[in-house]
Amino acid sequence: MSKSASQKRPDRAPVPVIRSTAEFARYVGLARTTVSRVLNAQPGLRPKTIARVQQAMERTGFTPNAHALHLRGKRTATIGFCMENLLTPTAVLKVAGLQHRLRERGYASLIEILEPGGSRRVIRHFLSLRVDAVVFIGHFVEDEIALRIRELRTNATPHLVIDQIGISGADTVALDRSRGMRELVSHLLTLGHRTYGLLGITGPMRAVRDRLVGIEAALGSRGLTFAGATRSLDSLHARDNDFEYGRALARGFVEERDRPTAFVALNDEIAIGALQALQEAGVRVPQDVSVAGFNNQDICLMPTPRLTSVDQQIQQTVDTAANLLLAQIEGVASPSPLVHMIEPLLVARESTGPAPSRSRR
Amino acid sequence: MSKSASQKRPDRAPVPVIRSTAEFARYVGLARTTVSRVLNAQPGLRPKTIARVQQAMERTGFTPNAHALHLRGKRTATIGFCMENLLTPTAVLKVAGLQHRLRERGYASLIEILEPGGSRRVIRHFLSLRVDAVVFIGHFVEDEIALRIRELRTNATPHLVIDQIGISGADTVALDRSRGMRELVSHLLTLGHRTYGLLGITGPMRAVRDRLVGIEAALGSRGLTFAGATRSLDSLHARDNDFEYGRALARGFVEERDRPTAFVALNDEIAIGALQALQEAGVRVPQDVSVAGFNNQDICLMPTPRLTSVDQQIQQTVDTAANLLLAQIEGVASPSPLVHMIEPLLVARESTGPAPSRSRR
DNA sequence: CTGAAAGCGCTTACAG
DNA sequence: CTGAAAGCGCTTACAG
Repeated sequence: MSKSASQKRPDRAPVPVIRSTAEFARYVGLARTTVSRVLNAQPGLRPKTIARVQQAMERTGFTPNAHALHLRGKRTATIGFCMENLLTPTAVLKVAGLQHRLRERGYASLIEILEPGGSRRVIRHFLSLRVDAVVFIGHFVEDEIALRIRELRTNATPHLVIDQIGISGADTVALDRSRGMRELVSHLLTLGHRTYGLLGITGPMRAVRDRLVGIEAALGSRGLTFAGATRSLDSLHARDNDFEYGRALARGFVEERDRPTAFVALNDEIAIGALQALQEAGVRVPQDVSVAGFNNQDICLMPTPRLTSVDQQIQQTVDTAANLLLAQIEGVASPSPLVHMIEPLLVARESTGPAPSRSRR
Repeated sequence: MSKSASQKRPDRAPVPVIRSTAEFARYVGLARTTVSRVLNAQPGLRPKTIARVQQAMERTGFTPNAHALHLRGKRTATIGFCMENLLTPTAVLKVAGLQHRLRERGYASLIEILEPGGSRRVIRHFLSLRVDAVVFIGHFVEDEIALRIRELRTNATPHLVIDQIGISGADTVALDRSRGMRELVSHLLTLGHRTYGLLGITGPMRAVRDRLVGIEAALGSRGLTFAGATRSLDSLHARDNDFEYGRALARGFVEERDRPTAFVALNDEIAIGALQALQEAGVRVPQDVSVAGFNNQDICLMPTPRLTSVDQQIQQTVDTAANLLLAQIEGVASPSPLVHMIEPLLVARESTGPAPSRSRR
């Protein structure tokens, strides 16, 4: 294949594919040592020699083998990312942001998706490549990741967990979801809402449990109980497409007497689906009911009314993560692992408003 | 740092951080050769010896240095991805899909964002790491990428361009945007629309020009001219957030006499923004005007009415790309570069309907 | 500037 | 099973 590629430009002498400094030195007609000194910009070389080497580099496209350098101990300046998936927009924003910050410092990024049961292989691969650090972004099987963290510690390889709280022994950066829910529900309580429909906030995951804790705390501060003030129909519907899931959940509530006056969703997609279904059923938002999402993605601006949501403060997450990681890599990390909670920001828009007067009750 | 990590588990003997087979062999009390044979699952070893090595691997977390293997000629099984950004959902779907296909075949992924002027550094880094192939996804500065392709060819490194047509000398997979627009406009012509508002379809980029060609072809087949049947207000508004951009563009058209009856947008976000602004101004969709997007992202299902759009057929793009890439890597590639056009799929939904009767004219 | 040598971590072929 | 050796591609210290 290389031959056919060079044959395409018969206007020049054929350029050989060069794969080592030895070959390259022979090609330029210099000693390997000299070539190496030019490549590493060492002093005491004649400008003419430097130019000769550079021109040959240009012509042949020769690049020194990084593996030989890393064997000699040069650090790889590579970070391994373990992602839950690349389909969650907020997770992608986090890798993208972190990658950007690390790239400024000269680091490259290896990105792998971690399937359940597949983390061992991925981490061993990262370790065999001698990455400078490993970052986990997303929510994984807790026991499995805990084992991986142990391995990374045994290997003295810096590591960081983003999003998932509860992995012991690892520096962690995570959104304070409990606090986010508490602030959102407090906002709705202040608007007079006393009954809440929960949309998709179900399951045993820590990230869900934290939210329920936040909701309960907000309700409790006004003398309401979680059981008395909230309702959920999650188990009645399959969660496939979040938008359709939100529609289905909301439709379940529409016909109910004693319909909640406020709906709080797991994420923005579910909230927007619910909002649409409510509007289609003739329920006015926010006059009849209020609807709120979570994550504050761009799509919050799409519906009319625009969606109230809880912002993840991704930039702050990224900055915190980058600083922790660089501190670890540069060896100035704090001795014991720390959990850094990011404070979410409530963004109130037109989809939440005063509770309707209680004519129904 | 390694010390503090192992001190945390005083219940076991401290585990040293082992970085080479030599150290490891000393630790297990075997010869380097023997350890190596166990690691490579060679025959003729006593089960007891194998167990001894494996237990020590488990305990120490030792992983052979991949750089030493690659120095000896083992291929890296790594693909370098050059992305325009990680903020375009369709581009992320493509990397994610391609990564998945390649991972099944044992390849890891290095992902870099290419900033204008920064491609040389990134490609040299990929080459120095001896990646098995390089993939470009997105739209880049044409001359710059053309130079990079030349370098990759000189280096005999397989490479593939996804999305951007017109880079000579490279296998290319791209959506046939011209055809997509032709089909969309034909659909609208059949519905009786004779005047078109173009939303954000401006600029010198090939991807835009192709669309205009497609629009013109569709119009021409019904005896209409591009100049006569289309209007654009793009230059009057800054494109910041696509959703707001769409709103602004649509508002500009609302007050016009001779308002177009159909609107065709650069992407789904702009179309949805436009749709909202039209509805807020009391224009009914699709009774008064039709609106169509491009890309057929999930958000097309969010507005009421749901958005007609042109699907990128991402799965097909990914499959084609994976096959081309693997063929190149395995050396069975066709001798000359090929451009593979992916046929888009028109997805008609409720946002497009029959043109209103021409009472206004 | 050249040239020979050492060593990074690994596998492999060879003699014991 | 052990042990010594060669070689992958590189840099560096050294003598010329």
